[in-house]
Amino acid sequence: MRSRSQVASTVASLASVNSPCEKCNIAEMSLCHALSCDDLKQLSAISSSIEVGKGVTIINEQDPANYLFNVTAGSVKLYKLLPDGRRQMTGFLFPGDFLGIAMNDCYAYSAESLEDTKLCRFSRAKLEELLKILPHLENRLLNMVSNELVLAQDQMLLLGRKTAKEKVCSFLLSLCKRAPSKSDQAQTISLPMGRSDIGDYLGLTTETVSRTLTNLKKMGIISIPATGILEITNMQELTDLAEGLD
Amino acid sequence: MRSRSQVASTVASLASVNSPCEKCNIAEMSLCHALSCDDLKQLSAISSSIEVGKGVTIINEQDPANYLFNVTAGSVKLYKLLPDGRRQMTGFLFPGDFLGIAMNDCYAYSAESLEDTKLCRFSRAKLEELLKILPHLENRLLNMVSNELVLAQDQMLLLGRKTAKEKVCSFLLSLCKRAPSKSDQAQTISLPMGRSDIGDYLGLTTETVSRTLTNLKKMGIISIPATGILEITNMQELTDLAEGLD
DNA sequence: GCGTCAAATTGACCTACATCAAAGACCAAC
DNA sequence: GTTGGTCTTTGATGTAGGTCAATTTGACGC
Repeated sequence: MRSRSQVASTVASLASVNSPCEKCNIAEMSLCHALSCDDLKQLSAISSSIEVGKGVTIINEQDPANYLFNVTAGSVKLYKLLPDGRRQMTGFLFPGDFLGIAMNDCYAYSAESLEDTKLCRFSRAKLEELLKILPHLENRLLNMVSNELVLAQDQMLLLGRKTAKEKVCSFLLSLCKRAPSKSDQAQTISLPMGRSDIGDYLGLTTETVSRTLTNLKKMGIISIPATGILEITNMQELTDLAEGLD
Repeated sequence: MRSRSQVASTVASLASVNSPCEKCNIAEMSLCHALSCDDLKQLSAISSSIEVGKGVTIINEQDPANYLFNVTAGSVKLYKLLPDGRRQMTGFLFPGDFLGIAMNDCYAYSAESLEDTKLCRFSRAKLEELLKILPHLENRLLNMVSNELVLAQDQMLLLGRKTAKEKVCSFLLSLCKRAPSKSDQAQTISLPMGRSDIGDYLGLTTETVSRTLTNLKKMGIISIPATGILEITNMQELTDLAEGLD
């Protein structure tokens, strides 16, 4: 129940270049998936590529939702704030993920980059025009949003009913599934976010996250070879702990 | 952190009758919204009407997701369970709301009626066929799912960062906005769910919900004229409490 | 009206996690 | 490699809300 302050540069005018979707290396996991070559050209025409450094605000909750974004490299955190500064992370995004969901034409959350990040930006108005003539695209979007909804419901279960240890274990497992591992081992995950970001994602404090991680280290379930890198050394035990099977 | 047991009859084979969408009185708020008369006939052809009593399981988490439903009367609770029985409500549904979201072709949550309830049932396979030829329908579905996602993110903020009092006040406000009031006064809301349902929705225990409600009564912010009916007597104060503005 | 049973309320006590505070560890700049 | 700042870890203590248990209230059938 503490108030937080977060200093970060805001994107007044994001540097943007037109870059053809054809060159995009993550098309198979993003919005563009399942589009024909011709369709892709049309999508390409209304998109531009954006690069930001670490800690840059990409969108602000309540601002008019003029753009949608697709993460193509790096990572992003999404969050909502209460008037007194309490913060809830609503998600971490990695290449292929999508952001810009709106309510009443305003963004429903703020977004900030966690590291050097590339995004593909679409004008909402133009994308909606395009949706009318590309049914595949609308279907793709529906699938992506439905998936996000299912994940959001999993997160409700976590926030409402899991213990601190279960929360942290579940979080590590979800990263393991979704995040791109920088090593080739599936058990090594990159943690581009800080402890307090993790706390605000799990409904815990920084201190509790830290204590829980050292606990898991002592139990031999994880190890942290370097800052920002975490290795899972006992996947079975981690999975059991995440569901309270102990 | 308690284990729960819930006894309720399961729908082995739901009674269903074909009923034309033309007669449906909630079309303007449901899936069918924004469909032309012709389109409506096509949707009607793949839907059937279902009536259930109180406490009937409509869908089970993990079952194959063969159907989608639209609530046309009554109310429904959605929930997920942990292996040890801990439960998290993911939503309460009222006429116009939609259920049946799936992950890997299985339902992502269980659903149970809170009172006598009518639903409109669609075969998923047939609906997907129809989506291909009715772009309006897919657009409608996308809007509905996007809205649900925004609400889910609000609920994350509630579960992760609000106090018990803020949770209960936020809950009452959201019901006030969404639920059909049986009286004509906007401040009178119907509470078809029990205290433990509310607790499982807010990440609290039955006892804490009860205590918080009596607290609000003593503060003169609400009154409970009859079981299942709640009246908001100080809307401004309730709104402030919901956001922690005190 | 009366008995039964489930749900809601209230009270006493406890604990998981928050809060407060003080070291360490990391890292970027010079 | 020293310095300043931020982030993480660790420890000591506090508390919101959970747990356990006992009434009370309400709904329904007879």
